[in-house]
Amino acid sequence: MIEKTRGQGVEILDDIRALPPAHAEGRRGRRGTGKVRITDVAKLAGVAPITVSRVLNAPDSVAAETSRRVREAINRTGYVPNMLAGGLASSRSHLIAALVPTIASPVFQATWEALTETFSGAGYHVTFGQTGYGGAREDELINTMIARRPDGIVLTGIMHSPSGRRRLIEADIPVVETWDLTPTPIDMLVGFSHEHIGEAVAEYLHGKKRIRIAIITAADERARRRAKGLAAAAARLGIANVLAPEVPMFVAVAPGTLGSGRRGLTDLLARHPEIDAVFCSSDMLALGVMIEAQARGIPVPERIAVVGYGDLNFAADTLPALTTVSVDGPAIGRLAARCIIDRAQGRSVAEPIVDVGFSIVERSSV
Amino acid sequence: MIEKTRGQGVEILDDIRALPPAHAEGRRGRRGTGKVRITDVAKLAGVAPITVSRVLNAPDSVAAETSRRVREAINRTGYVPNMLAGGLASSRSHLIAALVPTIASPVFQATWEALTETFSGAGYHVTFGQTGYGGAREDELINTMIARRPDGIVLTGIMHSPSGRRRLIEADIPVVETWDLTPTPIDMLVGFSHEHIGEAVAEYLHGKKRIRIAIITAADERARRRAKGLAAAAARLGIANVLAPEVPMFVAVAPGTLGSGRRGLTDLLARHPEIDAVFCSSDMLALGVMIEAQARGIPVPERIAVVGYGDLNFAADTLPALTTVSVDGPAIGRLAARCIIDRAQGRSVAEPIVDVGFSIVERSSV
DNA sequence: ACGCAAAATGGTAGCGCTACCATACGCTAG
DNA sequence: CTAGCGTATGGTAGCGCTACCATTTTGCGT
Repeated sequence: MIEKTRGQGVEILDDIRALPPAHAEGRRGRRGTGKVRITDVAKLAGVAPITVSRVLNAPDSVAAETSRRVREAINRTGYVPNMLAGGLASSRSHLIAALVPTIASPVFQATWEALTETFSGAGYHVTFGQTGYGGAREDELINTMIARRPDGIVLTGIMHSPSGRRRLIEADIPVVETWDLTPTPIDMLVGFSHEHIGEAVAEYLHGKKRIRIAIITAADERARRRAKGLAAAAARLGIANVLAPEVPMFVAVAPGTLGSGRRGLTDLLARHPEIDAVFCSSDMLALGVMIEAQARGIPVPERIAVVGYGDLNFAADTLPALTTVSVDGPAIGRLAARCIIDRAQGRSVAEPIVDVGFSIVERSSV
Repeated sequence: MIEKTRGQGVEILDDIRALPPAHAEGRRGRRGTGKVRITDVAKLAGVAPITVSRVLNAPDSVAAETSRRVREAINRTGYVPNMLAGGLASSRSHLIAALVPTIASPVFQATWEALTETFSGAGYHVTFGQTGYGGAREDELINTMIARRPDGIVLTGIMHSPSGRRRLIEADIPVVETWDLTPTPIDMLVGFSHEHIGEAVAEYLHGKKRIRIAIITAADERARRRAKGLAAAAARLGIANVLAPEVPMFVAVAPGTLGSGRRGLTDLLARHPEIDAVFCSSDMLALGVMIEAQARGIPVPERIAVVGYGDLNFAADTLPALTTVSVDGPAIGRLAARCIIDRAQGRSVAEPIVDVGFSIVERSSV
């Protein structure tokens, strides 16, 4: 049945068949994949295997005519290099491991896109490992990633676990930590301060005469630190402790959804009806807050101001348009990739710690 | 400077150092990574390298006491296997390549999550390659993926390009096409019919007495086919050609955003003020449509019904709650993974073509 | 006690590629 | 004409691991 299906697939193809590798039949052992190898291409082109390798990896070092013959042989045989073998021999896998909470989070989307794009242009493939928001599988994942001998590792956030740090250092692979800030990274870092964001939002809302700020946050470490920054600044500014000593807070499971935003506002209004502003740990939560406000007939921003985080592609189009914290995600991706590429090419990295900062984009929800 | 940073990193770690590999100094050639190899572990445990290999890859074939000694040696040396070498020797990379339009699309999120999870449980790592919605880089990407000799390839949609099909067949790697249906897949397939979805939505809206259905779609091949299915059924049902022969349509660049949903409704209302229902190619577009309707004071569903696609995690929480087409994404991911795992373990795949179907989730927007 | 199968372990020879050094061949300078 | 250099190409020897088969050890029935 399976063979049948394959057969049908084959028949509708064009009829140019690749040459079968000469060794496929009379190979001594039972090993090997029976596929075209670099020696098959070399034989057909009348050169040594190493010359084929050079055509592929260092084209400038091969004469034009030789290169042409080799390329023709590659096309005729349908040769696809075996990067496992190449990586083993050269100790360069052309692979980059990126550890992320989840690949689907829209907040990181632009960063991973830029990262992938930049690496791709330099001949690297980026492979993602998902740690989950709890970070429980992080240590295990680091091991399976190192097992593939990547040429670089990109982390989301900073690595706290001592065992994880040790493994990364001992693996002797360039590491970039991202989306956070610390004076003592494992190796290199491109990020920004979540505490500063919380403080900046508190100051911004204080300037807008909001005196009772609440927080709706996903149970994510960095989101919590933004909340802490806001609480600290609120206390310093003399707001938030007018009626109670603490900033009202609703914590949802990560990642935050529209629904948890709605539930968050419902919960906060029940407990603290006096709140006049909400800082959300993601734009999706903020959208949920605005929808719940609409359902309750609460005018935004008149009665309650809403601030999001992420500046996602829908933030400008909500009703009212969402005021939010914007981080230059693509810059983080590009810079992180640059760090590793520079290191891989033997150049020294001028700035091993980069703070890309952030900005508050004012729209209509405050 | 870099070294300084590394040094700081090291100092805050716990003080258990891995044993340095004995060969690191007096190695003959300049080759190698200077890291712990399987022979170092074997020597320390007093066994042959192959026994260490077996402890890692076939634990049941090693005596308990031997296994214990080997594991201790692994821990003491900090050994991490080199999967490039292992893959080369065994022709099994434990790598799965998944080709996707973009990793961040929420529509596929649940599918890739289940896929990754299932493969992960079987000892495989899934690596994603992004083709973009145009699919321009697809052929090139297939080559770079095959170069890593994955044990399986998962495609989003069906592979149309003959050259891509040929390469995949010649690579002799198990392939699963997903999220679409064809009687002639390359190898295996887990998906559903987009035409049928369009037809089902037309019939559903017809049953709700809607007689002027419009479409807002992203410029994505499968979304277009849903639109085609709807148009065909609408014509057959005698709707959609009451006033004009064609279904009014707005095409946005992929992926659809909230903003393009708003613009889509604005455009459609200007050109076809009589429309009474909109089928969107994603829930995000549908949310945009509802927000634009709200901005214009158009009641949903009374004046205009809205149907989305994807049943994303916010669909139940919009205002009104969104009626949408739901596909069992996790099932697609699980089944696709199962197909490849079964094949890899020599079992034959009972059903090489699986149609997981779809359903229309009725909420309040129709 | 012995024979024999099953379980446990090891030796050897690659997997397909590239680093390293050697060689061959022009070409210019003296 | 030859030394000396740079460019183009090749031979050899691994990279670190596992398949394959051989060997040793163990267990158990008679």
